[in-house]
Amino acid sequence: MNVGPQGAFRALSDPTRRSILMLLSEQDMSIGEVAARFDVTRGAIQKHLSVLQDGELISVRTVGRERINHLEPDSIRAVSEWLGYFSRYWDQRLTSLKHAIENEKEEK
Amino acid sequence: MNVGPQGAFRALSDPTRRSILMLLSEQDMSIGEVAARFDVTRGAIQKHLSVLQDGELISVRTVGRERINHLEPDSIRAVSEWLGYFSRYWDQRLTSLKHAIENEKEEK
DNA sequence: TTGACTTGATACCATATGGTGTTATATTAA
DNA sequence: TTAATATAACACCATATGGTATCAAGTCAA
Repeated sequence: MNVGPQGAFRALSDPTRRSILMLLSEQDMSIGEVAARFDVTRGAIQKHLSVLQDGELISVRTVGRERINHLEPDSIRAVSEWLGYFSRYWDQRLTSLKHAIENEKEEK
Repeated sequence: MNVGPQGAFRALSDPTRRSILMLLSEQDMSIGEVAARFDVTRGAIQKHLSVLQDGELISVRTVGRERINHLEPDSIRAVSEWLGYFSRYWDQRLTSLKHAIENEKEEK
């Protein structure tokens, strides 16, 4: 059974990491720049960025002594597409709702 | 910053739990029925189902001595919609790809 | 009623995780 | 060269997590 991209799911499970992704969707940032926006230490942010990199949600390039983190939305999209597996269920629910409304009308 | 439905993200981070969700998308099942499809003990499955319930990805109803687990796709949909935050980025990438292809044509 | 079945609850274990602090290395600028 | 900066690499800690085993309790059927 295909249960989707594990690394990406794991990376997305932490709220700080999701917050980092939102930051990186605005602009590329060095580790220090990301860390400056959180209350935790740079070391902690460094670990989060490693997890995001493992899940291929970001890529990193070295510029001088800085490491620039860049959003890679492909894996996020893969997660989104995996979740689409359940979309048929949503449609089903909407259909049920539609029927319920129609039946209500008929009763009037 | 809104970082999405934490409980649902956490529940989705484990491959066994995602596998359980896929099973439940086919039909409602008791704890024992779910456990029979995995190599781990019923206790472990019970814990997974609790996490899924905490994340509101499933609902549970008691029928006699059995507890029937039922998929609740609303939270999954909430996750999907949160990921949609990044969809603009996908479009951007597709636009870049489109431009690249067009430039390639012009070079020919 | 009695025994089999399904689940709940608890205690316990090993490992993963998020976090800190320190030290070392590499790069930049004065 | 030297001092400041940015990051890497560890060691370490507390807690969370996934898993097991065991036992108690509710439920069903003979």
